[in-house]
Amino acid sequence: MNIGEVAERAGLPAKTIRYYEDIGLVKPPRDANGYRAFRESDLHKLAFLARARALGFSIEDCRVLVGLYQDDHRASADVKRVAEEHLTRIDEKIAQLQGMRDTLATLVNACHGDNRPDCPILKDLAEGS
Amino acid sequence: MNIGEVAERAGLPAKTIRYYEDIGLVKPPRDANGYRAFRESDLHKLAFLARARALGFSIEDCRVLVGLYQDDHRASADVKRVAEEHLTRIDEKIAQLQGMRDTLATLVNACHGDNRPDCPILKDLAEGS
DNA sequence: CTTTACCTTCCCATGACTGGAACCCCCATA
DNA sequence: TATGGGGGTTCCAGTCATGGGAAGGTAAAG
Repeated sequence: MNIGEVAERAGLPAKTIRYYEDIGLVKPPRDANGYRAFRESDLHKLAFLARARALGFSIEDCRVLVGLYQDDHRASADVKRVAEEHLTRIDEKIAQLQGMRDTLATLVNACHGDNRPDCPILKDLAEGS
Repeated sequence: MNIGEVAERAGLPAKTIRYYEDIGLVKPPRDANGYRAFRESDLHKLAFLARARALGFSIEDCRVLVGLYQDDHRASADVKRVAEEHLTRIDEKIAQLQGMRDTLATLVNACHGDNRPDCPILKDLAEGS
């Protein structure tokens, strides 16, 4: 399989796949012409990576998860720990964004949005709450 | 005022303030010794920037907001539009994270987290939902 | 044979900083 | 007067996970 087909099937840009090879996440062999020759197992791993990335796991998390996936003697606790830590980080991020959102929504609501200069949004930014 | 004091009072790292000067957000004059000599107005602007950044506005948004702030003839509608667009982006981000969070929470819940290898998290990543 | 589509490597850019090296400047103390 | 410490300065490189694009080799189609 060439990179184009793999990109299509794994749902990842070819650029990204090359990058994943660069950082050692996949190691496809090469054809005589220098083209990457992906095996089914490479495709499978890339699809795994695509899903993990879609859940927001960092590349380093992905590296760990792939390692665990390929380790028949893994403990599911190890997987769970990685996922829980990531979940915590996501929750923190959501809380932070929610805080911004609330403040911003209040300010936007308070702003007339007409052609006069008075603006509670700028007022808040200038003076602090 | 030297950069250290401004950093303290604006709540921004000195490095960040130098960066803001680099990209033209502030233009403090210099003392004879080459030190930046911040005026009250610079401090004020940096505090404004700190608050805008804390609300998640991009640097380019900040540039626009500062411009509007300094324009006595601004229309509050222009400010409101910038804020509304940012609000929309935040909402999208929150929705995306919330989606990840829900999937991840379900998977974490389903995982025993013991020393056996069976793991619904890895199963999901490997096979897709 | 030529076009077109694909593949290769390589380098640069993103956003918003952060870290560190190498150096200058000012004040206080031994 | 030397020295030490705590400012300040510039410049370069790195972060994260790609994306863009150039320059060139290769394969498939007409």
